[in-house]
Amino acid sequence: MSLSAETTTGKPSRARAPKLRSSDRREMILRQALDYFAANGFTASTRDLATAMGITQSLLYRYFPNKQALIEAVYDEVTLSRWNPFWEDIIKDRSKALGVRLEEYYLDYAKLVLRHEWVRILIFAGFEKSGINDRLFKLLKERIFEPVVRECIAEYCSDPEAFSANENVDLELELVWGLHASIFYIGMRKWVYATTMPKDVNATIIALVSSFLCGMKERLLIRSASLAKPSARRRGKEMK
Amino acid sequence: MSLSAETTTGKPSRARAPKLRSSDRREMILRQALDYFAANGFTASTRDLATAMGITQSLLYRYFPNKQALIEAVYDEVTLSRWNPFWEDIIKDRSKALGVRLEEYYLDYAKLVLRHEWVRILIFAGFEKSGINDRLFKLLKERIFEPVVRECIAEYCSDPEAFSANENVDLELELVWGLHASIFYIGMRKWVYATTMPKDVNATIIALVSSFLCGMKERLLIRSASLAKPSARRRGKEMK
DNA sequence: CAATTTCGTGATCGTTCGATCTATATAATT
DNA sequence: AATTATATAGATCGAACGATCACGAAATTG
Repeated sequence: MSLSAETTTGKPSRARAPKLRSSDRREMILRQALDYFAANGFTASTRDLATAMGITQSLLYRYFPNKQALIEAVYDEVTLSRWNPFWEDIIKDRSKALGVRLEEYYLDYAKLVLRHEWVRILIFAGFEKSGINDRLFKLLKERIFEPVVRECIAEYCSDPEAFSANENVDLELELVWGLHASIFYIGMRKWVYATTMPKDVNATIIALVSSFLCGMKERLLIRSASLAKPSARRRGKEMK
Repeated sequence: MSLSAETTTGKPSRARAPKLRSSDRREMILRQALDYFAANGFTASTRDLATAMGITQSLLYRYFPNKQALIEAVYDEVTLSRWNPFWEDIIKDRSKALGVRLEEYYLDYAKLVLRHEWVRILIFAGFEKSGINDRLFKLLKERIFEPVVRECIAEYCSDPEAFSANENVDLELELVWGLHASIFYIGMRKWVYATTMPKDVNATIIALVSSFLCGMKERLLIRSASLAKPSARRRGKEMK
């Protein structure tokens, strides 16, 4: 009848948390804090967080010096451990058609975006501390966006080397930003706005990639052609 | 020598706020709260908010019953008063080329997105209260996205009526979501992530619209063609 | 089994928060 | 100039917050 969780005074009391090895407890706190912060924002209280994971609030401070340190550990966990280092290889693998490679990458990236922690933690972090996402965006730009532009140039330009050497690709990079945004925004519809989602996410991604390639091809063909004609170089170089 | 703002005790005191008509004060609070919440989030304290606008905290509660009411008033101010009812007309105006219309609309929408209140307040609101953006997204879908799809069909399909009547346009709608996302994300880069921006925003918008139309044209031409051939109807209808 | 170390709890401190209340200053009206 | 109405300030309340500490429970060790 009597629960071990109740003291002799009869006050309802939570069951004592089992004793874990220090490293295990830390990992458990980190994992659960990730879910909790993703769901409730970094402004959620440490008391509610501790209650949700069945420990006392003071225990948090044995493993993290303060709340901010816990938040930063959560952020690192999300951005570092969920980044797939093989994405770059997928994009660069010219044994497959460019469209297939991009579909493969973006379908995989979409999986990340459809989990609440990626979208929400990233945005929470951006709001809390501007600049915290700098490293992630550097990674995105160098490992994804710029390789995608290079592959598109290799695919659609008659003289890729000459094009890369002479032409400014700012706007091509922006088209890739746009594709990235289109995928990420699917996650935002779900995890920020709680509004309608595509009926078929995979089909949507494929359509977005296909549309992106169509636009990129058109741009690069035109620019590439004007590059080939020296008389039109000036216009080609400044084409927007 | 003595400032009227100092009491006889000599304690430094802020200048007393001038007495305003009730409606003026309310409007002033609303406008300044909008800026302050956009910059600091809805979790910012009412004390800091009041200090920033040069009044005492208790004065806020004469004009708004509680903090939540103030937040909702700010949200309504952002979403209702910044929506341009003529956007729909721009999109539907077939006296101009479709590309021109879309450029005009998205260049204007981008102005909104480049102001911090639109991007930040919308996202803050989504985090605070899921469903609060429902009305706005309904507006976006009915007044922008669906009209854009209709105009694209009218532009690129050989038999627009037959196409609209028989074909499912979910994925075409998703391409428009994608274009919207690409523009909105420019604002996110600035106001959420504080990361790099396009060197030339207008040129980027124009490139995004052009790329979108290219992809949409390709899709609709293919689907429209298969619609014309009854033997290929089934494949055309389920094309993704 | 006893000593020691490690882990978890409950009480509590100082601060900050949203919200309320009373008193005073100022503008509008007579 | 007297009166009335109301806009504003300042003090304060109870709750919730992050953080700290001494103590007790449970492993670990010899």
